[in-house]
Amino acid sequence: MPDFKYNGKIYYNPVEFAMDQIGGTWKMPILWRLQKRIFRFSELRKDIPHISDKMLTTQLRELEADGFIHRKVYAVVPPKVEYSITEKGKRAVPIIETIRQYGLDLIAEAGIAL
Amino acid sequence: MPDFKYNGKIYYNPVEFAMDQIGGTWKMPILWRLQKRIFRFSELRKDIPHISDKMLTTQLRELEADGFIHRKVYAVVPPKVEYSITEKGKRAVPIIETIRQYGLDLIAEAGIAL
DNA sequence: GACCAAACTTACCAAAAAGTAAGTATAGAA
DNA sequence: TTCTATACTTACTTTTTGGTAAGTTTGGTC
Repeated sequence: MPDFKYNGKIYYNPVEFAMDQIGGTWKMPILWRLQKRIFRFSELRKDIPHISDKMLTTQLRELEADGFIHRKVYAVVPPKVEYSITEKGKRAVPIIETIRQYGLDLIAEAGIAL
Repeated sequence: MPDFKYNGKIYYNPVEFAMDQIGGTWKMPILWRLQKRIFRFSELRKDIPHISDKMLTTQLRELEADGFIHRKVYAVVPPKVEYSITEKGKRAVPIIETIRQYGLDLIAEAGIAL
């Protein structure tokens, strides 16, 4: 597996590429929720603890640009915007579930109380 | 899933915890190699493109501290140090494989030439 | 006596990711 | 006329992560 480029950025391996698309602090929590139903911006903000407006906006925009979610704007005031998962986004869900379960295993193994 | 703490750091969900343990640019490439056989420090450095001495050292130390790998020092000059994977480390391998395969799928989907 | 090897350590720097806080637009409600 | 709601945007700062380059140790070799 040689290096490769995408959108001007160099990647060393497929894992790095995957993590660039769905990694970071907020992308999996967002996809995890949109897998279940459509959310409005403010619903996501309420449902995801600690996330700020700015982080929510930027992560939603990146997920949209990479084709994982769809953004639907209603021309009303105050604004209404709905976010839904795409087919590509749905394919990420089993990966997230795998990592999540592994995380739970590690937590149990480390004896962390929840 | 409430927040929880480990080694003074706060985590919001299991995915974040898992990625803190085996994520970052270098940990999976290292585990990926040690899964196959024992490596000396210099062998890893040669085998993993772009990694620097410093990054290799710090990532190996973190993986050791978290129980994923074992470090065996021979009291010779010049130094000889061997790294091997632990049982805990072996349990990470299927996760890495899953992410890797997903990354390959994304790369194909994006039409990236390798 | 200078040099070499392996596996580091140290000091410093740059880039990326994330966080904080404040501001914006606009229609309708009070 | 002031306030409220929603979905942002902007500016700035902090934290985290990663990178570069040089130095260290020590016994043996040339």
